Amino acid sequence: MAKQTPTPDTNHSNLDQRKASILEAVVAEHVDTAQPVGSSAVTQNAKLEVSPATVRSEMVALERQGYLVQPHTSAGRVPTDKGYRYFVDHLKAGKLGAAKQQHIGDFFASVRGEVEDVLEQTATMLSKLSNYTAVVLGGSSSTAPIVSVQLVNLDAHHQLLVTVFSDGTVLKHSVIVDFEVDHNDVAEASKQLNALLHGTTTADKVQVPSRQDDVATMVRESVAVLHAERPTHEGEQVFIGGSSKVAESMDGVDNVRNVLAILEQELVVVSMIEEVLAEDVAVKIGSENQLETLASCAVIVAPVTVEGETVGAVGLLGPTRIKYSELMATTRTVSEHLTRHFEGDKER
Amino acid sequence: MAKQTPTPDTNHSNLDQRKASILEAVVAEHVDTAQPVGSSAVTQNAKLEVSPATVRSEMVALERQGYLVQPHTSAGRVPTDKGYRYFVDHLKAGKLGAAKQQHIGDFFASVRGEVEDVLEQTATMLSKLSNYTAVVLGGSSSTAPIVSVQLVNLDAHHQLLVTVFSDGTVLKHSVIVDFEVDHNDVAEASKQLNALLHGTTTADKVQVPSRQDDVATMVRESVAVLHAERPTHEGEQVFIGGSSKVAESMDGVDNVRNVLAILEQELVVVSMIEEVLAEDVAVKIGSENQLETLASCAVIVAPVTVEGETVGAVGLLGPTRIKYSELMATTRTVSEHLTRHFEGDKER
DNA sequence: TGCTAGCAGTCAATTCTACTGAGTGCCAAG
DNA sequence: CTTGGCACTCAGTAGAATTGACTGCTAGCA
Repeated sequence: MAKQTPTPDTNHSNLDQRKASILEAVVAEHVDTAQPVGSSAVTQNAKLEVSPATVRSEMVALERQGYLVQPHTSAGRVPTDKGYRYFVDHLKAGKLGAAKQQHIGDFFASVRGEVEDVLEQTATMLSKLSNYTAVVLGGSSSTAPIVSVQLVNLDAHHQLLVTVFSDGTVLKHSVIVDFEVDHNDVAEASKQLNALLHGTTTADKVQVPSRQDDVATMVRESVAVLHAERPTHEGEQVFIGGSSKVAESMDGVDNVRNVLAILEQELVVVSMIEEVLAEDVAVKIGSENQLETLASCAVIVAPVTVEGETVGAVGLLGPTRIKYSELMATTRTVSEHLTRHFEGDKER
Repeated sequence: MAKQTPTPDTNHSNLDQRKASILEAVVAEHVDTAQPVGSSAVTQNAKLEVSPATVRSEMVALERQGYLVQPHTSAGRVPTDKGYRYFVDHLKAGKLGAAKQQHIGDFFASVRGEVEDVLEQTATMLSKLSNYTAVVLGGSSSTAPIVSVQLVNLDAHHQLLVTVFSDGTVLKHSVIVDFEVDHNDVAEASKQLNALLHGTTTADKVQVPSRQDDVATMVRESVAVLHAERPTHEGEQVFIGGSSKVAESMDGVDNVRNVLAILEQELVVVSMIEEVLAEDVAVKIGSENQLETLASCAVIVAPVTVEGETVGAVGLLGPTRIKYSELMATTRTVSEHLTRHFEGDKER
């Protein structure tokens, strides 16, 4: 019995050559047609020179191992999340079509304006290019030095701290004190804050006055607010492009509604994206997502890194039935351009 | 023939009492059930003491006049846009249920934070309350005096002008010059701008230096950018709450996608809202909307006015089949609260 | 031992038919 | 002017029959 079996039917993550080809063909076909894929379709599509019957028996094995499922007895097969996962993991880095590459290049060559605008437009562009929903995350700005600080009086107990960073970012924070402030004191506090903080970053420690007068209190409060460890992701900005694509690409009203509901909650979107980044995986497929609601979605994410630090991310959200190869390449390309764009800004 | 006919069957915008009641009943029933309404349903619902047959002949007349339509021969009637319009125009100002009134009151009693946050939360609240998509417009801030101006160097030809207003608004503008700027010049220009603009509003004229050196040029450019007549609605902020409700309330994937696509384009949303406000009408029904895509939608808008000036708006977007009375009351209530909220801020 | 052709079986999707029932329009009588 | 009654229309539904795209299995072949 123990000959040199070329088809060991292991339970491990490896499939023999032919099974892999078949799985690949099923994924490709299903992505294309949205229909269950039958054995004969596979024989026509894949470069395999075997009969449908052979494919069938292989598919039985693939199903037993959890890579495929049958919607019902007399239907073809559809990839499971595990099937997609295998497909994605064994994907050789795809190349992006010249036309799309050109398109992205042109976009970044012509885009102007402030950071927010660039990110927003990137999201829109990526969504149009891919026909799926795009998410762009802009990192917080704690690295840039502070150019100017301004304390603005809103009402007796309520000031607004406006901080301008050298990269053009502006942050606003509410500052609340428990005494009635004097107008001149605010001006004075503003002046002191400027002297104190100009040129520093939010990571730097500064010497705050320890006096107990109103001005000193305001200064202390302001610095505290600004330096406060942000509840995760505060300051992260989220730009979503093409949320209407959800209606096209997902099926089932409930699904559409649920996914849209998630996109409305920026914090959820941020953590969803960061989750993917954290594990250093670029793709989450279906049930791999933490959120149950996204069980029918695939998320592709690429980080934007400047000087080795992750300052943002580019993501795509679509159904699991998606052109992984192309879209992964697209996402990567856009993130690289974005990285270059920001590094370019830095240099100048 | 010329008796004292109490039913003159005019083509004018007036319907006799009974027709009006019937139309009202049809609208009410259809809003409730989403089904075409038959004659007997009307007799049960309306307080009319007439037989279905009578109602039928009246409905024929209403159909001839364009207030109702039949989806097909053997179905009940459905209101047309014109029918809804008549209904809305003859609606006596509805009262809002105590529970909802309470809810809104509680919300505004507890809401804190900066203007943007308040508007954003208002949109979310209104959407949850109504179960439709809410739109909140925050007006531009040209009325508040300037507290501080800061010119930030981004690259050799490229500065960012950050303007802080006394109400806490912050505006950013790009300033581009055609010479290589010196770092010190930027600081000097910043200083001069502050001296020049502090305490003024963007509507005030200021005396700019006419010298031809770099600093003066930057100052002139900056003031010009800041005072530039904004392309309509620049600076308007749009907050959309509950876009996922679109998926629930509109039927037909195409419809959902189209409406979502509109909501993505902030400028379009702004002009849509302003269009309703401009004509001093609170409601646009179906084909009354400029945008064809919104032919199956109703838009309800109420302005937010502070000191007689319209500074924003509150809107709801739903299908034409909507509870006009209640939702108009809701929208009005929220806009009044918002008005009071901002006036309260002003006073302090 | 692995591949393949062929065959019987399964079952979603489609088509057809008949039927139901909500609702109309019209008419004749009150 | 209103109303009851009646014939008619037609979308929607339910059931039966048909189709066809698959499969699993088995027996024969290299």
